Amino acid sequence: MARRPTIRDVAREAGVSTVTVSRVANDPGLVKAPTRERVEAAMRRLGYTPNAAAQSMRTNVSRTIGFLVPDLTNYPNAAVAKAAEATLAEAGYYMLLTDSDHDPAREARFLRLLRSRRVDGMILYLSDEDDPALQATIGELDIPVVVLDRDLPLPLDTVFSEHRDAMRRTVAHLAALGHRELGLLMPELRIRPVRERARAFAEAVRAAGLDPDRQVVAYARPGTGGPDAVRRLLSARVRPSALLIDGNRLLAATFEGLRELNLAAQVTPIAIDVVEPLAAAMPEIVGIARDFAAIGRQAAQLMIDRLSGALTGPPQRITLASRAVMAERAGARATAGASVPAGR
Amino acid sequence: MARRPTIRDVAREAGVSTVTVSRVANDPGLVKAPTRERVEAAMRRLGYTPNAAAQSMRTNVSRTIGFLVPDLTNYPNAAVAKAAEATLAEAGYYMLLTDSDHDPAREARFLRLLRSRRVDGMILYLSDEDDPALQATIGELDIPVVVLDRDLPLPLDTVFSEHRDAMRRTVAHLAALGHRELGLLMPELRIRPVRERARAFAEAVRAAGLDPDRQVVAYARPGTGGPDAVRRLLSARVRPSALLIDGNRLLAATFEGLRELNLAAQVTPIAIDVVEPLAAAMPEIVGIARDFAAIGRQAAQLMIDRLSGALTGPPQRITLASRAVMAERAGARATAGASVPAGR
DNA sequence: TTGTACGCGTTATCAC
DNA sequence: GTGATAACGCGTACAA
Repeated sequence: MARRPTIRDVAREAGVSTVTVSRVANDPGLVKAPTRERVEAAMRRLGYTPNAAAQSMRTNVSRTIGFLVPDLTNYPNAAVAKAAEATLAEAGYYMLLTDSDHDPAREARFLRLLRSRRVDGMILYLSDEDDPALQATIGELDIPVVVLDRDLPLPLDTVFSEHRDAMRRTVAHLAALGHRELGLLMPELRIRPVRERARAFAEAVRAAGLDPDRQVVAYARPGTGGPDAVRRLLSARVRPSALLIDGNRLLAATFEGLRELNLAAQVTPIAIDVVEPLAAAMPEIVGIARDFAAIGRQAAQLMIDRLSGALTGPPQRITLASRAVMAERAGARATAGASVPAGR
Repeated sequence: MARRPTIRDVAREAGVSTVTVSRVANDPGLVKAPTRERVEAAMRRLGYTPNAAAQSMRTNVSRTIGFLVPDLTNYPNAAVAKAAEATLAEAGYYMLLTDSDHDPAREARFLRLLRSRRVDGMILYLSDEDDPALQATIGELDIPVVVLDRDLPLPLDTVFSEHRDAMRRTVAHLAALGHRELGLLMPELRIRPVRERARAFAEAVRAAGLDPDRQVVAYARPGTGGPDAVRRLLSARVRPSALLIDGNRLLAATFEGLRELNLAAQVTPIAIDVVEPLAAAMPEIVGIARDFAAIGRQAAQLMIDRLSGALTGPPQRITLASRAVMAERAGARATAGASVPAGR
């Protein structure tokens, strides 16, 4: 592994000073064409690549944005990250993506790491919005931060999703179809989407005139808690005829549970944030959907605007809508007591 | 945004030299306890974080590994990346993850980017193993590279998946169940897994005594080509009674196509590389499975061993097995002419 | 239009 | 056990 060529090697090779090489790389207009061409040829000949570490040290800018997600294999996370990456790349920024595996300790560690990497900004999907240590760490950051769908007591740019309206419409729709007992299954996480949905569920139940005592809410421990929560929910005092389920994994666990307890015919699953492959495979599964790419683009744009100075002033709080797919489809399928439709 | 504290600020604050501060940060054992504690206190007081750019410039080491995937929202990619990240993190390495969106041009761009970032190594999921420009760029890299499941004419460490055995066993199993016409649907990509599977499919067809002229293979253009390919495949001269489908997306497209053409009862879908949420939701879908986490761990370990010097010498070529889930399950479901099982 | 000189924050080296 | 010094590769005043 020979030493990599530096700006000095190129300068020597082209018979110019390092300054001229630097100009060719950064502001070619400042260099006369013949000189420029000589330098460019030398760069190619030597296989020169600017050393980003040295650039970043000199300019205090890394053109890198850190992006923290709780779980890369969770489709919504990946979709948001992917869209953000594309938007950032267009603007000349790179993304440093890390996976906290839902572990606040790893989360804090990554924040420190990203900080020492001198990223220019961070986009954060936190897995616990109540952790004071984490909040303190975030509060100390002196770079732009964009938070995704979390309520933090900090003045930060945030991209929210609107969860309540779609939840209300879905519950109202189910009630109109004759369902009197509903279930709601969510991950046991201290984060805004879960809280918003729980609140909206309770409100919608009341608004629809359903008996609050006959609605069941269960929380699954992250990781392997799904099947457990499903069993609890399906063996409760009241058995719901329709079940709202948050996320692909819990939906899968629900299917297993329904099979296991032989309740497939009695319970209609309604999906929240269920995503492409599964949704296409099972179109009869309806529920609440979000445009993850739009969320990613919005977060990236906010970051770009902060960094470019196009956006100044107080934190922006942007809210993007959710869709109640079920209501849109006129609810032909999810009639009370109906069996879960078959695979096609 | 005040200037960030540097090692010099800490040194002044603690009344020591910068060298001592550096030692406290990197090799605390070299510094006597009282001094060390004074320095650590100063670090905390000032909120000091080492500047990774400066470190990297001085040491020529970034402790960062670049990881290139074609599509982050594709579960296998995400699962491999996640496992690699976890393994690298344990060894003190960070991962810079980028998404090429199946675009060789973006791929080349990212290679240059990662190179200028002076990553210590790269793990690559390429989207086209025949592109000469890309190969040339990779060949010029003077850092360890681990390639994932691609045949490149370059002497690089590679983690392969074994695709052929599982394919052969699956086809043999289907033939034993009475299927005489099979279909194979894959993405139209110039990559090893697709080629291996096509080859093994042809071999297995012959070995099982099936008529090669009555087997159908279709390739879907990346992106939106799925539904098209499904339609082509299902309207072919010969209609297969079982269909092997590569990946979640094509599986979803196949479900749609079967519904659309009203062929659900006549065609049994068999999944290749179908993944958790969907697999759990539809346990009757069987096929070929891989352990993506093992692939990611293996790639990361190879990288770690190269960088630590534990591994030297010629390129390692490691092959990990695939599982033929269907054969394992004794094929109770996928009998010839059977309808696609319902959602539960 | 091009070049000289310096400093960014860190660590390796050598001296004390 | 601790410190002085130089060097990593680059960008930028300033000078020419």
